[in-house]
Amino acid sequence: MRPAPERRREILDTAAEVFAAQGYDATTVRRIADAAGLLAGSLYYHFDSKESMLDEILASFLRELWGRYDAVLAAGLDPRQTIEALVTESFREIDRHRAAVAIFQKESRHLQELPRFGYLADAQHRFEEAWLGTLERGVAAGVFRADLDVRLTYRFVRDTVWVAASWYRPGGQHSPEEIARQYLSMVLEGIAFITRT
Amino acid sequence: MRPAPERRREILDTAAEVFAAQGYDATTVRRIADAAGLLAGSLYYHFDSKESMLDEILASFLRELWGRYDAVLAAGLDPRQTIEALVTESFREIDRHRAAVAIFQKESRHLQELPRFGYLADAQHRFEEAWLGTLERGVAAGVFRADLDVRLTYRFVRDTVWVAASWYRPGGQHSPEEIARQYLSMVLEGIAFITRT
Amino acid sequence: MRPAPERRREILDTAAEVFAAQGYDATTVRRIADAAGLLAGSLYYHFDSKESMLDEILASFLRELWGRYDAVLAAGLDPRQTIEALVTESFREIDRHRAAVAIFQKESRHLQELPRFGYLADAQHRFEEAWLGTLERGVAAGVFRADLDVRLTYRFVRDTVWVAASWYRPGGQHSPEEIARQYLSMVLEGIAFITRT
Amino acid sequence: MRPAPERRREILDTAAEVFAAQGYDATTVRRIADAAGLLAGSLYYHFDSKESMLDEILASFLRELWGRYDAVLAAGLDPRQTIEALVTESFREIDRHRAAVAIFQKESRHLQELPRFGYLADAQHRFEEAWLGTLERGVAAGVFRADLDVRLTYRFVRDTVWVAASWYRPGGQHSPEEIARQYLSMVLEGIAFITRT
DNA sequence: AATGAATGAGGATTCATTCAT
DNA sequence: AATGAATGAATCCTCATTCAT
Repeated sequence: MRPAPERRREILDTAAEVFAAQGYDATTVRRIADAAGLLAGSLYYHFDSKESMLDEILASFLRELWGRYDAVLAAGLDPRQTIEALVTESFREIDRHRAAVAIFQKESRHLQELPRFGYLADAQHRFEEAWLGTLERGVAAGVFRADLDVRLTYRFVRDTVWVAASWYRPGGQHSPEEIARQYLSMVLEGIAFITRT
Repeated sequence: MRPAPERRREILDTAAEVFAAQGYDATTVRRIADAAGLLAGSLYYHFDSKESMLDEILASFLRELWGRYDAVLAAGLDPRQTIEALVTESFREIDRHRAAVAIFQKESRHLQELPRFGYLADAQHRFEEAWLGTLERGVAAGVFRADLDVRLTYRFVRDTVWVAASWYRPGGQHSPEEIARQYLSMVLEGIAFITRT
Repeated sequence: MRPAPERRREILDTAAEVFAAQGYDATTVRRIADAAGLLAGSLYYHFDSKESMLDEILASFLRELWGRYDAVLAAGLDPRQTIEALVTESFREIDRHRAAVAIFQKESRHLQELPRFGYLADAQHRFEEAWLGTLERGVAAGVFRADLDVRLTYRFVRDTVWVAASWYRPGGQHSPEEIARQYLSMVLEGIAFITRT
Repeated sequence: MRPAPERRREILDTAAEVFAAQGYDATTVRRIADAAGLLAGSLYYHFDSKESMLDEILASFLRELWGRYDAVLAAGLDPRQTIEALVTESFREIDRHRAAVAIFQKESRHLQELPRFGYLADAQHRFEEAWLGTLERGVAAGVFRADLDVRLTYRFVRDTVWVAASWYRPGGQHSPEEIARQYLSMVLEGIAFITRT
């Protein structure tokens, strides 16, 4: 009588994959249905609308992500450790929900206009708070460079991480932790070869 | 009395702006027409289709960009100077054609499937050649770190630059050259504060 | 200041050719304009509308045709001679205005619904009068077979003639008179070989 | 509960009727939908496009027709019997699928240009083979007149038969077989009254 | 006479969604 | 849970027509 939650998840994962590949607007419910092995109309037994599928994908991704982020932020780490932990958690999240991250990345900006997706704007603000705050504390503590525009730095770090969702494939040759390590090394120390004493 | 091409450009710039803001698929021709001050049907006096507007926007952006890139690559600079010049030209391009860059960034992946937009895939390959090649030469020459995955570095630098199109606003407080300088500084030397001797 | 009548004719002939080839509805004014060597909008200097081009083509064809038919019908010929003359005049008309005849043939039926083209229905009635009347007189006079349904015979003869417009090409190997002769021979004597005494 | 194909056929028959009455190009899908009792958009649940409706109408008509023709041609009849049988089958086909025949007659010529309707040209060639071949054998056998241009005769017979679709109404006073008999009598023996010994 | 740019109505088609079964 | 048929609104696009130049 009640919809099986596993089927929901299955369909939702399929939908996320298709949304990520084609873009939300370019995706028809029929394509999702085809990929999930049922007819378009049948999707409506499980979901209210195409939009609510998207909503569920994004909301559950953010819920999980903030779970991790909040744990990091509450751990009392120093700024550099915090940045390292946030980056690592981000790559783990990309590993777990690549499609959702890609959708978030691509569609966030224009979805924010819709009341239903107002929480995407909130998420952006919380991101900014978390990352920018950490960077500022780091600059104050002398562990991050003071000669750079912090906002620019913030965007740099943020984009650096999330854009990876557009090319990352789970099960590739690097684990998320390894990718995180390399990214962090680049971001923190730069790619130029320098003799350090 | 006035030469026609100006109107074309006008409309095309408008279209690019709307595509960048809403996404290509989510943009209706009516919206473009509204923004350009004519009726939807009238667009078809100037253009064959919505798709051919997109085509023209992307193709002319890439044409211009490659003009700049080729000049840089032909200038006989060393690897580090080449990277610096490429990044600077990229930010200048973002400054000139922010919308086109944003569209390229967002829609490239799924447009490549369409035969008409096959040249987008070609462009990716040429990018890779130019950037990756330069990085490899730099590693060989000892100016870039050898302990990083070069492909990862390539994606890092490339994405880091282009994603800027999604938040950059021309006429902001930093000139494209200033942004390029800060970006390069971050990418090359890292954001961590380090005592260098 | 006043439109040159020759240009009108030129355009009208072009239009007739295109209408005949593609069908009236499937023909765009742009195609006519292309074929006539001007821009679509410029047609409206010469004509009120696409429909009025069609009107002029059909009306002038019928005007000319009835001139010939009336002459035949007034000539006091016997039924067989009348049929022969009508057929011959018809093929001459096809020779002169193939396109107009083809259009008349193809579009007549559904154009009749439009008030403006009511005269097409009138023409059909006058045709019927002329041909059917002649056939009936011929049957009464014993020169045409009495064992056939006269209406069927009428349609047979009428169609036989006009359908030729769909394949006839002026300047082919047979003159219109020669084609008329052969058609008449078929219609009157049949295609079966029979020993007549 | 009811098998779907019936609805398809229903709609297709309606469409054929409208196409025949108004011409393919002049027919809007809305008119078909109105006549079939659903909304325009709903047609696309059953058919890909307006064009594919036309395609299906014409293709299935030709399929059936060639079934009958092939049976006749394989029956080993003499030329005169063959012509008689082909004509009779043609009128039966007109009786069964008047609309399809009328469409074929009216639209065939310009549809042939489209790749999708290339089979219409093929059909013309097979017609020519069948009819013209039979006539030539008849001339050689001395049962058809040798003093007429055979190609002209072919067109004469062919058109004479098919044009009937434009005025024929099923359920009229003559059965298709009766019409065939009269037509054959006219075509074979002519309409002129002649004393035969 | 003709052009170039535009209009506006209408056309085919798509697609999210509904609902009886 | 899912299907099959349909809805209706919206979308891209076409095209006859207009009109200032």
